[in-house]
Amino acid sequence: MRKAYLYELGSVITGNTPPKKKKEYYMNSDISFVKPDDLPYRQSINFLNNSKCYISFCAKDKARIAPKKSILVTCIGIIGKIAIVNKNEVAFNQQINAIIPNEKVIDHRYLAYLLLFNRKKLNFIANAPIVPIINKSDFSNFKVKIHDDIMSQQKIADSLDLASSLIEKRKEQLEAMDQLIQSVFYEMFGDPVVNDKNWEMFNLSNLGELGRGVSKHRPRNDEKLLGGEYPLIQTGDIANSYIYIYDYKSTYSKLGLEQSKLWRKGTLCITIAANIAKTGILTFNSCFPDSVVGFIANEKTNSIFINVWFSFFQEIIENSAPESAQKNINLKILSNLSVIAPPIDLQNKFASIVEEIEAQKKVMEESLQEMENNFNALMQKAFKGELFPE
DNA sequence: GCAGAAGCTACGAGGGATCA
DNA sequence: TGATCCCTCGTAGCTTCTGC
Repeated sequence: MRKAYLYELGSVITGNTPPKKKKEYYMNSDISFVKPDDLPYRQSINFLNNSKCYISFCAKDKARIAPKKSILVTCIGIIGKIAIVNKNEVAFNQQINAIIPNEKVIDHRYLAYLLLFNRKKLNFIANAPIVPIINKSDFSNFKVKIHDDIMSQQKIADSLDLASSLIEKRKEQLEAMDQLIQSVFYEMFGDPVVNDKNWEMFNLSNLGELGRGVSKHRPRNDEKLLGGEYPLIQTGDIANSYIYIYDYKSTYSKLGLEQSKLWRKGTLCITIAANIAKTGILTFNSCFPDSVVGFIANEKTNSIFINVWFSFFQEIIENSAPESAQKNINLKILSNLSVIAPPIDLQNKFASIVEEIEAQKKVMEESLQEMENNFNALMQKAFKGELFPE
């Protein structure tokens, strides 16, 4: 193995944004215009085909173009998102640097994995007080250790491709399971928006107990309140959950608990500020602030059923929320929501299907984590020269 | 081409109005 | 008078713009 600078492995180009004044640049969907959002962050180098922005051919001379097999690397903001260009050409913005590999020296897939492996080092050199930045010169002079012969590089890239494709498949399966829950709901209860199966309807407040989270003390983030043994969830924890909330980032002390309220495991949490009508079910006893409402189902319904019901209405509720600096809904709006109430046996049957799917998802998520760990271990071996020693 | 400024978004906290 | 509600504000982190 030998050390090499990136500029020795290919041409480095920085990105730009063609001026918006020339609106015609953006009117035709000729060339994908890639932004950092379009690049994957986890253990993947797969370029997302569906970038949301395009420019027309007439902007080509004003844009920076990376041809097929180029490697894109984010160099401002989130550093080290990496992807291989899988189209004939793409344009990319100034937060991204591209390297067009010299295929006589380096295999493009090998280079992409090598940069992924060196993500931590890239982040280290992007040390800046406000926004992390790697400029063109630092990027070009980034030193990496590479295998000398292309054959070894290709063998390593093949092995990592295989491991990476398994990870991608697992992610697709996880996404499919989320869709499956909605499909089962449709199958069993019809379209909840139009209620095409004519189920009896109730206001949400008639289907259980609704109550707002409590955070009486001011300031709310007083250090005395935090750091104890009582879980405290915020709207972000709920927005990031799907059916169940398994995690929390903050805790209340005894003093914190005294000025709040501990909600029981199984409570459905509904966000009412900033994130609107995002839901999740507590898997532990927890406190939450007054930007969250708790719902405890009565004998007419089931929390899991209500949780999935909200997934169909979240966007509708959010769009109807009065907006000032921040969107808000209140208890009254939630209480008056009209909810279908099929027979409880049917709802319970649905809930057990969802629980089964969730259990499978949990197993799959653990296996995904294990796959990612194995992938990292494989990269370590590969780029230390232990996988295919020369 | 670079890097600082400005803008945007997500999230949480502050605090006045209202209610019981 | 304390609790609750909800509108407004502040902050962090990131993205986009723009002037040099």
